[in-house]
Amino acid sequence: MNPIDIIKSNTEGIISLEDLGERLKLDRPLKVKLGVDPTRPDLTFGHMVVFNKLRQFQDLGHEAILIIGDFTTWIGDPSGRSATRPVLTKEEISENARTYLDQAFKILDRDKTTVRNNSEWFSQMSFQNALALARQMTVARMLERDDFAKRYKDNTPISIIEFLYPLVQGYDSLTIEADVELGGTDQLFNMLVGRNLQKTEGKPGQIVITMPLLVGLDGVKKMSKSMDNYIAFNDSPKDMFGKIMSVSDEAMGEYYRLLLTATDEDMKNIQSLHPMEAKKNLAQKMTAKLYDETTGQHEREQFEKVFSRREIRDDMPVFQWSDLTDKNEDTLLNLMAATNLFPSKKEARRLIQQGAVKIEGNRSEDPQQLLTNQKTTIQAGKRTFFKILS
RNA sequence: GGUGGGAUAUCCAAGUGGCUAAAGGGCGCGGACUGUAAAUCCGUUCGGGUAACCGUUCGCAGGUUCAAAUCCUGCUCCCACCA
Repeated sequence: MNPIDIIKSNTEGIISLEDLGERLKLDRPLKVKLGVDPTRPDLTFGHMVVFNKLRQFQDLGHEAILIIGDFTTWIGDPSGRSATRPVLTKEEISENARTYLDQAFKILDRDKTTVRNNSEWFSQMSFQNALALARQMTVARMLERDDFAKRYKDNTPISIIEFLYPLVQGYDSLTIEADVELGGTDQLFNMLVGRNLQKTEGKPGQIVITMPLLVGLDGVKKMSKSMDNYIAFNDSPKDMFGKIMSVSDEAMGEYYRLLLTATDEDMKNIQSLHPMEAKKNLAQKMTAKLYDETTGQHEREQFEKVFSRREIRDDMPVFQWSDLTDKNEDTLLNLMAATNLFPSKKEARRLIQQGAVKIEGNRSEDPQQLLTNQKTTIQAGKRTFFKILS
């Protein structure tokens, strides 16, 4: 594929394609900007969509500039409805930023990535300059933005600082002289502000590339931490594989395209497979992408063992009897509670009473059932297993 | 500055003195079915206890009462409208 087709693939929109063509003709590495706010320590597969695109740029010889929004995070972005998001300390922010980068480099090429903190320029900025920046924007234009318009109409609060955010983000672009900015479709407005700011300053406006938002595990809403429908870079291989398997068939194609940058050609092959087979492949590849081939392979084997053949995982937490109780004989409930594998003792009791617990494959619905000190394997629900050794 | 409205568990949301650990819905969890898909049905969803029962919870702090999420006082925060 030629460069421009690679860049275009799987995007939602490019503003504008003509500009992009022109810029590529300059025959120099382009500065491709991606802004991330280190509000939370984990990256999700939703982030990966954009990182993948950035990686494609790197592979084409361009320079990735990762902007860590440490300054903006420090102020506390009240975006959305929760007006009072807890403000993080500087330590928390830099810690988040650090783990963020560790994860980001699972996708990005570290050698071709420049990391900048936006506190570099914002912490120095005078209020006068900040106001000058604010002059660039009108309330009416802000209200053109869909979510603002909607919230305004619904009497949902909009903080002034939210109005300032697009400008702040745009100023980042201006400062680093971005040629291209990447973001989810929800970032379109903000990125256009950057483009306009650059033009106002007599500079070439950045090309804005929007990526589709990855649908979350519920299959409806976009993947996000606040919806709790996400898969994280840091999920254990077991959870990662399992979560991907629970993705709906409808969403699976999207996952292939956006997470594995599958081409139309690839998609034909994928669609010829049984959906379950295709999904296992997806889960294996994603696990391999974030861990390694062996891990991906191993998880697939474990999955097939547990769910297709109804057997027990090879690897599971192991406890010594003496770690769980002092007695020679104790109840199922007490032993389960002592593993700390369950949120509370009540929860463990509920699982037993609901018929979710099997001892050596035999269901037990009696929390008070007595077990003696010997090797035992216990299964609680579909995905929790542990072993007790005497 | 004025007027009105609001704060309930993970989320939305009922509840205006006892029968309320708190209706209903969502999410989640478990079971059946199955491809840990979708759809459907059933159960469950603060903590401790085998149980009887006990503890903690309805923005915060006090108070009235045999008894409060519900009444009173003060405080904090949020929202809208008018200016």
